[in-house]
Amino acid sequence: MTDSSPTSTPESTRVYGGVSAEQRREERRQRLIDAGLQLFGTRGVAAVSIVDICAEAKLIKRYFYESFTSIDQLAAAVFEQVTDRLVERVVPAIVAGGGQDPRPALTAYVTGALADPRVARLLAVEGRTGALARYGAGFATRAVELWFGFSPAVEGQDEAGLRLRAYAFAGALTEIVLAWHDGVLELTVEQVIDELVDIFKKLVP
Amino acid sequence: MTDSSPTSTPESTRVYGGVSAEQRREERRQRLIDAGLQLFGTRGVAAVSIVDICAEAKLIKRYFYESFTSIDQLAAAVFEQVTDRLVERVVPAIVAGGGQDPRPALTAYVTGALADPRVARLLAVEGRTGALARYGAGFATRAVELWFGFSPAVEGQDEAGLRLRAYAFAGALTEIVLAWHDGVLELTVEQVIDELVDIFKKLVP
DNA sequence: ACGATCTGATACCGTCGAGTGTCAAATATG
DNA sequence: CATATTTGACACTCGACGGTATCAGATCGT
Repeated sequence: MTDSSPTSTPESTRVYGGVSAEQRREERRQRLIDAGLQLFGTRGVAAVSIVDICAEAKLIKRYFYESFTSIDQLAAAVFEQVTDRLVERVVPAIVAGGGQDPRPALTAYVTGALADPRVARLLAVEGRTGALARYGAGFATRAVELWFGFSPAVEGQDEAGLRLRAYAFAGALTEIVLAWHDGVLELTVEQVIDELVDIFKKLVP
Repeated sequence: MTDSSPTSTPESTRVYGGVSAEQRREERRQRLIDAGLQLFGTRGVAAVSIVDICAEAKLIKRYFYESFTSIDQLAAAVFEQVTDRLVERVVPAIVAGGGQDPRPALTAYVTGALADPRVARLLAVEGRTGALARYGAGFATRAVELWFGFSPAVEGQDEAGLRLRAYAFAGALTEIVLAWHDGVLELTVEQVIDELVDIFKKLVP
């Protein structure tokens, strides 16, 4: 049975253009994710088609289906990558704060999310709609729960009330970032962070 | 020129089924808006077609175009009606609070928005996407600005900081309402309102 | 150089929704 | 009753998109 390869897909196993098959597939996948961030973060997930993604990524449809099966799956991958990168920045900052000082974490989050309006929109708005809704009520909520996971457990305290405060702060954080990008807040990043630190301390005593 | 009516649209001017032409058109329009609230508030605006609306409203397509020209226009009408009704409830409550006590206004808002999850989703999530985005960054923001319009002007104070606090509270309010509907907050309406009053007083000193 | 395979452009088909038109039944008017 | 209008059910065209296939040119392995 030397002829173990029937007339099926070539499977992509050869070096091409100097890069391996695996690398090429990964690069294409990343270009699709980049295109997704660009289009999802500006037009919104619902207003983007597979053809749009391919045009933005300068790839043909075949390579979309090479890595994803639907727009929603791509959106999930984009969301996941964006959140992962943010977590990579925020977690060390939380550790730096030692579960006491919220400033490092808030600085990391704000500079990470404020820097790119596409990321902000993806996290705050698109994260609640369609197939992304399964990822939980926005990223800010997860970030706050992350914080609570690192902060010392408060014994016997008002659990439900504490949880409500967490959601409150998450919502405040999200709304402020969106307002900032809308240009209605005439404050520097430092001033915004100062206010956030103050709000955090007031909300989570 | 007695023959002033060419072979155009019948224009609907006759009594039918006991109701006037004007009333019939208004009833159909309202049924479309009701269908819009139901479908937009559950599936989201982007996932609803004109055919869906007509099926839900039990009307044929002709009558959709009688009152609206696109899904987005219907969504705007639904959004407008929902916000108008909420304003009708909240404004008297603000007046009742005399610009000092936020409790009446918060009670009116929460019972008005918490009562119907479709309204909550429409205001908090759908209000930021697609054609609804032009209505401003969610209804909560407008509600807070409404509050500030009624509250006594604070002379020479940190305008930008105050504005940031308003957005912060609006975001907190929105997030809490959404979390409530998701069932993750095991609190009574009264407890939620108590917390909101407390948060408001802390955020807007 | 030659065959295998990788890539890009394009064509093709089926489906779905927007928007318009047709026709018969129901109802009002004279 | 006879005619005009209103209404509902349905058919139709057109374009966009999802998904698949075809084909020529580029690149690699031998």
